[in-house]
Amino acid sequence: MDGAARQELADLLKALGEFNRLSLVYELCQCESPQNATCLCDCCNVDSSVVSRHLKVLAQEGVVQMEKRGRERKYSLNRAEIAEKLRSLADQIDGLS
Amino acid sequence: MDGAARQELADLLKALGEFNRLSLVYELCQCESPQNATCLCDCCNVDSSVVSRHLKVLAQEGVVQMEKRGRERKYSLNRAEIAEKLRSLADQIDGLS
DNA sequence: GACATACTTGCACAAGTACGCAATAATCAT
DNA sequence: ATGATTATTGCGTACTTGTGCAAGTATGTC
Repeated sequence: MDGAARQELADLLKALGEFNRLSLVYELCQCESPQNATCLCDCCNVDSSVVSRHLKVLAQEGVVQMEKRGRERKYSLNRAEIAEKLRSLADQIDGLS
Repeated sequence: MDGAARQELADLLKALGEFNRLSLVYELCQCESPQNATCLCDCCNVDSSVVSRHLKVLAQEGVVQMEKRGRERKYSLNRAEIAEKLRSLADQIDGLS
């Protein structure tokens, strides 16, 4: 694994490694359909602007996907992609790869 | 998952989510036997004091284990424990749990 | 157009973090 | 004891980050 890939993985882990962002991820975990930011606000006790910024970080790191729909923006988890990256790291730590 | 557990997981991910710390983890991944700090210094281009602090963080989060041996301190990965936590998160994101 | 709704951005601020250097502590070798 | 080796800690610095508030943008409704 080269430096750039490692930096990317570190950035992903850092994105997940903040309480409110992780809360947003867990919230999205339990939603079948994409959720808008206002709905997601309910799971963390912070200003909506803060949620907006956290979602931006998660989107930049590929954790969530955004879709404009009218004046709303619907967010959904990139489940397979993120889970795969976490499992790959787990395998390396495990010594399974 | 309650708030405290979530915070703990976030702290673990944050510990892993820094380039040099992740490099240390990868380095330890490829070592059968516990390594001392000097050896681990080689994998990141920073002062030994910085490595020392990063190892302290990793130890606090349970990523590595430390064992004093003479004037050396041997570090090793808590492979199973960390891998399990990452897989558990992956499963939740996946929707497998 | 006027107003409401959904969300983002600019700004300021407090807190946290990564870093290098120098000093210190602890252990080993002679 | 003296000095070398291994690692940690104190300190200062530059940078990043999470946050709230206020203002701004974009879209929908009347």
